[in-house]
This record gives sequence, C-alpha cells and structure tokens, in this order.
Amino acid sequence: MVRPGGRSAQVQASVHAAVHELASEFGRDALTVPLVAQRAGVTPSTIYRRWGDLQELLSDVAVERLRPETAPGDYGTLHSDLTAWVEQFLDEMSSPAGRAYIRDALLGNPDGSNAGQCSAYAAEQINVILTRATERGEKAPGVETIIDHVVAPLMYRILFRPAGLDAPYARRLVGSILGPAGP
Amino acid sequence: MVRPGGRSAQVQASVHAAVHELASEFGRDALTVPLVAQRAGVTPSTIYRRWGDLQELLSDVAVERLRPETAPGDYGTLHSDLTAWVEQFLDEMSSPAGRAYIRDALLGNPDGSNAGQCSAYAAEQINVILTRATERGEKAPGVETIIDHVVAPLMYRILFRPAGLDAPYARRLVGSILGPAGP
DNA sequence: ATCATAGACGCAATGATTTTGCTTTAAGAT
DNA sequence: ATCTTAAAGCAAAATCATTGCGTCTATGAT
Repeated sequence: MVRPGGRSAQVQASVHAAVHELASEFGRDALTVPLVAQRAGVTPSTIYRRWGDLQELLSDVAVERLRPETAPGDYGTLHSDLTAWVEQFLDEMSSPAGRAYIRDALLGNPDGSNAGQCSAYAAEQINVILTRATERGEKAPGVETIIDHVVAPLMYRILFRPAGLDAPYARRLVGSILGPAGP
Repeated sequence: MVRPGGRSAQVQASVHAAVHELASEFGRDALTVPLVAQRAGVTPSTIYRRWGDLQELLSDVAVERLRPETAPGDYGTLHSDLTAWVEQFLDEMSSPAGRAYIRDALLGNPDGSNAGQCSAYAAEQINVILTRATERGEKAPGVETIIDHVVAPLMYRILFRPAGLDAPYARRLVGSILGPAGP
C-alpha cells in the first residue's frame, strides 16, 4: 500500500538527502548506516529494515542520481543530436563520481531492477533523439543499435578501462554507426 | 619480497578455496570474513590485514576465477573461432555466478586494476584469435573493434539487462562485425 | 648448517555495525 | 471518530571489524 507524502516518503527523502550530504562531505567510502541514520534523523534499524543494507541504499540513491534531468537537446540533425548527447553522457559518467554511482547502481540486489533502470534511462533519451530524427525525415537506426555500438562501448571502457576514454573516441563511435558527419 | 610456496601462499590458497566453497554452499551474499576465515583455518585478522576487507578479497578471487584456463579453440576460420569464443564467453559470464564474479571484480579498490585485468584477459584471447586469422591470410579487424562492438555489448547486457541475452544475439554481433558467415 | 631478520600470522581486547523482539506512531479506511 | 496496519522507534544481543603485541616461519647471508 503506497502512501505518497506520508511518513515513509519523508523518511526516504531525508535518508536520500543524508546520503548526498555525507557523500560530498566525507566521501562515499566513509558512509555507514549509523552515520546516515543519524544525519537523516532516523534510527539505523529503519534503514536496515527498508533497504536491507548499505549497498541497497546506495544503489537506490545512485539510480535516482543517474536519472537524466533534461531532454536531449535539438541541434537540427541526428548526427549532431547524438554526438551532443553522447558527449554529455561521457562527461557525466566517466567522472569519478559518475563511475561511483554506476558501480553502486550495479550493486543492488540480484535482479533488483536498479541497473536495468539506468539502461532504461539511456534508452529513453536515445529514443527521443531517434524519433525526432525520423520525424525530420532522416533515416535512423534502431535504439538497440545505438545502445549496442555506442553506449555499450562507452560503458565498457568506463567500467573496465578508465584510461583512453575521451570525446574524440565517443565521436568516432557515433561516426561508425551513422557514417561521417553529414553536410 | 615474494616467497612462493611459503606460508603466505598456502594461506592465500586456502582462503581462496574457502571463498569458493562457501560461495557455492551458502551463496555469495552469505559470506563474511569470520566465516571464510574459519573455513580456511585462519584468523579473521589475517584476512583483514592481507586484503583489507571482504570486498577486496572477493574482487581478488573473482579475477582469478575469471581468468581463462584455455586458449581459444581453432576451428579453421576467423568467423567460427570468434563465434565459438563469444558463445563460451557468454555462457560463462551470463550465469548468475559469472555475473556475481564480474560485479565483484568491479568492486575492488578505486582503480585497483582488477577490472582492468578482466578486460585484459578478454583482449588477450581475442588477440590470439585475430593473430591466427592473420597468419592464415584472412583479413581481420583490430582487437579494439571486437572489444567495442562484440564484447562491450555483451557485457553491457550482462550487467544492465540480463534479459534478452542469448547465443543468437551473440552470433549476430559477430556477424555485424565480420559480415555473414563465409564459406 | 646455522643465524639474523623481515614479513606474516595468531590471539585477544576493543569498538562499531547489524540484527531482532517489542512498543509506539500515524496514514488511510470504515 | 475510531479502527487497522504498515512502518518507525527503542534498546538489548549478536556479530563483525579493527588494532596492538607477541610469536612463528621462511629467506638470504654468514
């Protein structure tokens, strides 16, 4: 039974806020359940009961933090829209903070859909871009193609090979799917 | 100062073994340092001193577990070699145990090269396949291309979208890079 | 072959976190 | 207004993490 705005919601909000504050104050690795609980004005047992453990909580917070806040910009062509989006994606995700959030998101319970949610966010953004391109009359590949051959390589490198990852690389990926930049 | 075969090596071996055993007995999430220590016949402080914490230890074990034990098979053509390797890769990595190991490997210390090591293993295997193809006179793409457009999409789906991941999908990825299976 | 030494381990005490039974609170339904 | 019930608080108990100190072991030099 969901009770939006009720006490539960307030607790969740203050706990999430506490995680943010403490993470930026003392660093993500200094977080502990009792610490977060104190800052949030809650008892530790509340957190343990609702989230199970710190990892679940962090995973939860990470997903919220990874949700895009704005629709992809419109730059007139599919190629430029996608390039811009990919560059921003890379920027946000490859920072130390971004990588930490991604790793946290991956840590949630077995098939708790936290990680899936992240992927869904990206798919949604890409879908907006592709739909817009189609409406303009441009020929556009499928969302899956972009995910497989642009997003996935970026994410792979972010997670497994933090070095050798820059904007030119990202643009090259876009080019390899859409062909070289149009006129 | 490395002392292979010494007490240290034995401790490491029995601790690793204990992790394996307990993980398959009680599940990875039931592991605790004291539990592992007891099974390994060691005191918890030994583990804390050597590995720091449970995550480091699990990350360590995961990398060892993810190391390929055998060179990629030779099936006569690049296409079949790569397809076979990819199918095996998918098999091993997409199982619940495989995914758990990957996640653990990602968890090691900040940029402790554990995750990088995994990526290096894959690159090495692929390199063997591509070199063999080149020696046969086949035209072969670079290692990076295979990583970006075959390994990365697989890994992305393993981590973020466990559903909709099967051998045909993997073969399609290979086909999209090498072209349809040749004679 | 023996010795000196650095590194690693065991033990045990201490401090922090996690878990659990019971009680209390407040949101939503009657 | 009262009732029902999910969720939170409280506090004790259990478990886990951390650390100082002494001991042991394998190594390299004598």
